[in-house]
Amino acid sequence: MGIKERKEREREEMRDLILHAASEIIRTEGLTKLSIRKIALKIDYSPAIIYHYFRDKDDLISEHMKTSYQKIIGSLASALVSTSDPHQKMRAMARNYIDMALQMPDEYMSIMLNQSPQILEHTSVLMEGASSKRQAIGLLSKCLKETPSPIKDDLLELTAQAIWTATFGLIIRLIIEKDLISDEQKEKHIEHHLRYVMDGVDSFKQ
Amino acid sequence: MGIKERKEREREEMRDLILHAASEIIRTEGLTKLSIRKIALKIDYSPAIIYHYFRDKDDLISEHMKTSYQKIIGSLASALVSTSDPHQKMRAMARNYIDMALQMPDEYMSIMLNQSPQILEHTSVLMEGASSKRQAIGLLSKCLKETPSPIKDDLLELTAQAIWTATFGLIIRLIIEKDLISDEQKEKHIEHHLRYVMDGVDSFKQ
DNA sequence: TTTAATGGGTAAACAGTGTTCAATATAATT
DNA sequence: AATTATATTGAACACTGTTTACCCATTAAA
Repeated sequence: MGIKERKEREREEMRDLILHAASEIIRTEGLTKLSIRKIALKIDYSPAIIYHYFRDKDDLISEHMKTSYQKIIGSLASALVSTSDPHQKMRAMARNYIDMALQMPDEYMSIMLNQSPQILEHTSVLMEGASSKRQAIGLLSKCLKETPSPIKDDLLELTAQAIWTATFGLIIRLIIEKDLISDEQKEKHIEHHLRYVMDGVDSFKQ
Repeated sequence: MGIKERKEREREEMRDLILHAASEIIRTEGLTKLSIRKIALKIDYSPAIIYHYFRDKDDLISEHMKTSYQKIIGSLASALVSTSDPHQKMRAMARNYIDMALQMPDEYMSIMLNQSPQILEHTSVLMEGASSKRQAIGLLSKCLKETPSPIKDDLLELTAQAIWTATFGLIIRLIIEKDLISDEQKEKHIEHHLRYVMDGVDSFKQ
């Protein structure tokens, strides 16, 4: 049955068409200016059709954010091969992550501050039990474990989470206050943060 | 001229009436559910009247946030008298601040994630030069200076800022993921964070 | 005391939003 | 060729923030 497959493919193409138009609007005008009618106008369809491919606007946005999120997570994995020293590896991971987030501030904010269960499923950090989806915490925990003087086992995940939330806080402030601070200051903050947070690990050595 | 004063007083009362209604709606239904028409309905006036007292909805929200912000900052100052030990003082400050933020999650998010210059003037943290308005960083720096083995002077403000952004990150995640984590877990995260961030100070002793 | 002006308050409208639904056109199946 | 399924639409609903012209009561000036 090739027809069913074609139909499915066409359906997927239509979803992509909608998502791509949405992505374009978000990129150029920002998430707040995104509207169903604007998407419809851009793809020369009636607004109603979008509801045949997405449950509602939130569903559409969720779908868009999922792909953006993978870009950010990718920046973590790429740092894993940079060096063999676990401490330096962690530093490189955090550094890559920060840089990537600052390169796509709108998307980062939208994703990481999103409260919808669909997105939280991927972005939650504090939740217990290492879900396979929470890649960031998983990678961080792994690095922490490889550290020469390792963290106590029961504090491993908790510490990874603390490092993550601390870094998250810095990133959000850097984005929000980006017009108030110079590049030089920004660099100072990042470097100090990395040193402060990464070296703070020592206080939990066994 | 008592008439002018009375007029001004009445005007202020009307502003308060509107702000109070708005506050009530935000508290019970959340910021997203706040609408001009809903405020008008609550105070038995027509929606248009609100535009005689506030430029637009953003102006109204800004005004509300200003007072909410003072509540949060107040929670810092109240911790200053709790103990004489600088380290414990800092801990108490952070703890008070976190609890206060979690008691008004919507307000905290709205204020601290706000990008409008009007509000950033009060909430900016990373900006250089200790503006008298950035009370949080000022108080933190002061505590850090009193620490038995003090931080190097040139790193004082930078460290206060790092502690602040780290705490900020934890709070935002706790708010966003509040439906995913139990109170017990929440407590664990806060306690670990305080220990991790506050004791990390040691690595910068002179 | 009459007149003019100030300003609080309102109804109605505008332009926009997300969403639903009955109707229609198109394609697939029988 | 008739029937079924599905893609698509226009129109409507119930909202939103905001503006406009107008009414009316109170104050200031004549």
